[in-house]
Amino acid sequence: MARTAGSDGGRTEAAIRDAAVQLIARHGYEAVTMRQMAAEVGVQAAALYRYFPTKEDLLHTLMREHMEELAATWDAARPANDDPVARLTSFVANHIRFHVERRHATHVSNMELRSLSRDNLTNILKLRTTYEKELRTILRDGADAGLLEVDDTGLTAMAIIQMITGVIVWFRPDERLSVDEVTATYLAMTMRLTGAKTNTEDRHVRQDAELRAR
Amino acid sequence: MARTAGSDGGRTEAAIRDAAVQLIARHGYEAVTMRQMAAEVGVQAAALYRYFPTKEDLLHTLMREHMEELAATWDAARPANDDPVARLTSFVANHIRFHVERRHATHVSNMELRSLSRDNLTNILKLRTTYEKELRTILRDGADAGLLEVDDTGLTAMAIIQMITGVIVWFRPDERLSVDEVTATYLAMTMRLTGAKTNTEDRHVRQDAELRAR
DNA sequence: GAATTAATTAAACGTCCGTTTTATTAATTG
DNA sequence: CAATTAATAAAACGGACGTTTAATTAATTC
Repeated sequence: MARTAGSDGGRTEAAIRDAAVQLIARHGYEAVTMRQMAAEVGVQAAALYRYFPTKEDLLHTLMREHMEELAATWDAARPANDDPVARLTSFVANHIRFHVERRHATHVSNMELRSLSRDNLTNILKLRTTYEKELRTILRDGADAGLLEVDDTGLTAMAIIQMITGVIVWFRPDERLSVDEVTATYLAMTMRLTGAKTNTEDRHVRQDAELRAR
Repeated sequence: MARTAGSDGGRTEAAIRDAAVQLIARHGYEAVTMRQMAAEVGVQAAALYRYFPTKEDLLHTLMREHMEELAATWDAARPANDDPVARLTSFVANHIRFHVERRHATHVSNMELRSLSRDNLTNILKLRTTYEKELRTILRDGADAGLLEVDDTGLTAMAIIQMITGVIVWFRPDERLSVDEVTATYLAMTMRLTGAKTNTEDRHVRQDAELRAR
């Protein structure tokens, strides 16, 4: 056997990425074999090497593109408005929606860092740090303007990111709550956590506008 | 070669546990081999089978004991006082201290669930759920007494747990902040997040007492 | 329609894995 | 000090792993 009827490089590569994300998210990178991923796609393991030079390179590609998409989504969602509270609202809403829509890819990006080589790890961490810096800047601006109560910008940023990323651990799209309901609750918690100075009605108006814009 | 001079079962078993926690936390369960762990202890791989019947059983033992210790620590720290805000304070302070002191074991317990068999997984999840229920009860009692503002008990509990467990991701004991300083900041964030009804001075008094008691 | 390029299979390579078996020595017991 | 038990080493087992090589067929190009 050799090239199969109807085979197409583009489609095969996309299928490999999908299979890899699903399998690695469920079983972990080290536990998943090239043969398993190939079987999911419906090809032999050797065929994967036409698209990715090594197993680790496949992992690194998945993580890099996930982080680049996250940055791009935030760039597109970032409000023209420079009010720190509005920016914080947009950041949290965008973050939750992005991660809930990509539960499996997020799991891979968060759990498999230790399987990367030094260079690949540095690469991914740089993207992550750049993204997290956005939140720190918002918190610092808000604190400077007297609109937020933030004891320690770095700690608060980490606390918020862990809180809102953690949604993917328990959230299932087909259960009790919708993404918008979850986002609203987490926004309320974030605003209280940061002591955001804005009356309740204003905040609700802004949140609703934020959610409708998506 | 055979039994070595000065060999002792108790010491060897403890050394295996330590080596396993360190190596699995750093490289992941699937990536660590029985031979690596044995080398860290200074024995051959076959010697591990005198203490643990399989690799997975070793993992499960580490996780089970970690969860049992967590429950025991909370039982000991639980305040006689039934004020929900005081209980929340104790819960957060105990949780952070416990996890910071056991960074590696916590990493193992949080990251390697997917490597467990059905039965072992069920076992660990039961322990985890029981522990998390403690926090939900505190939040519900606080909300019922009008002392906390909690929109959704389940969501708030998950948010708080992810926030305070996330400390181990970035905290390094030899850096800028002490455990007590980090705990104080996270307690302040928790109190704001739950809209705890208590004036600042009272809260500080209680937090200080909490910290001094450890 | 021949030549070229793209996509894939089949088979193999050397290595490492979790685990078992067997033998051997150290420590303890009576 | 003989008998027993505890703790280990050494070697092997079958299987799976990531990856490479070579051959083969489908699609495209000229």
